[in-house]
Amino acid sequence: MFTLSEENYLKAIYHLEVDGAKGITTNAIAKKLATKASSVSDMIKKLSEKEVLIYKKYQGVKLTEFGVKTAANIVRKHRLWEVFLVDKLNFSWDEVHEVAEQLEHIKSPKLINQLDVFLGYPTHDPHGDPIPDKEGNLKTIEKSLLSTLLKNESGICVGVDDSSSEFLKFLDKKGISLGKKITILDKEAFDNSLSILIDDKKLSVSNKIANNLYIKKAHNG
Amino acid sequence: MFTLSEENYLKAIYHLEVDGAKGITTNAIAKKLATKASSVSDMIKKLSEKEVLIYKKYQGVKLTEFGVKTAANIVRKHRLWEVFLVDKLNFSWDEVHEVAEQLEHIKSPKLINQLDVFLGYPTHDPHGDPIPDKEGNLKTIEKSLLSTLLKNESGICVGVDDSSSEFLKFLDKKGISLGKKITILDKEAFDNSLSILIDDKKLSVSNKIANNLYIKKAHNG
DNA sequence: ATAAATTTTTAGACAAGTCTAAAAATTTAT
DNA sequence: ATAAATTTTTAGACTTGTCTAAAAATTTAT
Repeated sequence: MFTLSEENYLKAIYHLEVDGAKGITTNAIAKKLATKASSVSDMIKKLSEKEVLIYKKYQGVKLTEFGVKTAANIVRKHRLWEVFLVDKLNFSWDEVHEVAEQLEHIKSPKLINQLDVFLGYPTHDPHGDPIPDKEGNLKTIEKSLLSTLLKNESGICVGVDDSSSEFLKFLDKKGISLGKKITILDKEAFDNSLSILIDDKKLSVSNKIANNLYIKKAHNG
Repeated sequence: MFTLSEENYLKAIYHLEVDGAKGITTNAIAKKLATKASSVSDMIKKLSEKEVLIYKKYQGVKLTEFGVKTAANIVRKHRLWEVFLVDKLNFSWDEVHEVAEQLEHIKSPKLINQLDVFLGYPTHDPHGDPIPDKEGNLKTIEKSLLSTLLKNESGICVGVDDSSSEFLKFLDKKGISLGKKITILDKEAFDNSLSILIDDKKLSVSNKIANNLYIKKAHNG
């Protein structure tokens, strides 16, 4: 069994690994968790004793198989709860993270199992992030940043990179949401802004937006 | 804002008050929470400073208006979550308490508000206990212990006094559940056991059972 | 009214998790 | 290869909540 704090460390390390970070060092973890290196140092020792990770000094940590499974289960809970909040309790996608941060620590295998059933076995959370299955496996889908699409290409909006409340609210205001079809009408070389077609309306989006929106490319333009 | 521990003390004291305990003393609280008097002593000081209760030495504690409201809100959350688990996630009534003990501490006014809506504004939890409203008010219904009914009287099963898993499972086995109509066929003076009619079947129940089941009396026998 | 029993509080310790400041280890630069 | 910069760990402190054991306060009994 893991404490709240241990779970948060595990999750942070897991996210760093999934995001492909190379050296997951004491400092990197401290930064991710907005804590101090000395605190991380203590916790690494503890987690290492609990055999969820292996630490090589100055090299960084690596989750063991057990560690990955444990962390994935926390992420699974987090994302299932997010789906619940949006689908059943009418939360908007920018409101769910904070609450899910609390709910993810509830300990009851039956609860999460039944929640999964109740929600219809969702595979992705409201931000398009994949929900790990019971074994901790992630189903990754082919997705590209909007900014990488070429003129006249199109696809379906399937996720966000930045899921800050500010960005999500901004997308709401622009009428951009998951599942929407987006077609690149034009690319502006000067500032890398795009002219896109969404819901049969023309919209201009900045490069910053285009670098934070994931698209599943359509097989024809 | 209250810590997990503070919330548990508040809830325990609230339950003692609702159950009509006279002197809610250091020792009484310690017993309720299976902790030591010295720990309670410390916590009473803390809660007193936070103005959720008033303590008169050797007399016991009394929740302030603010304290009652705060505690009732925790109980409200607990019971709403229990309804959720039973109604939506197919938990049985003997499985919900432990999970609700965790869920009741989740902090999000919107969450509990929307949960209430989603569940259709339930007034009672799966054990028949009333769910405090947003202001902390309890709607108490007229109910009597089954043991107090007279021969030929009948009523609807509306709650349990003991909601231990063992008792609830036992009721399941006997086919007794909330909402069922029960008629007293006979009372045995020797051991105070009852012969009752439920679902058109005759059943014998011990005095111990009869002292733990609440009935809403029917206006005719 | 005083002794006995009980209840409550205090004092000091411990565990978890955090922090600051300093020391130690390692890496990078010259 | 040595110095400089960086990273990491250690040492000691603090907070929350708990405990045991002893002291103090209060109530009950005689």
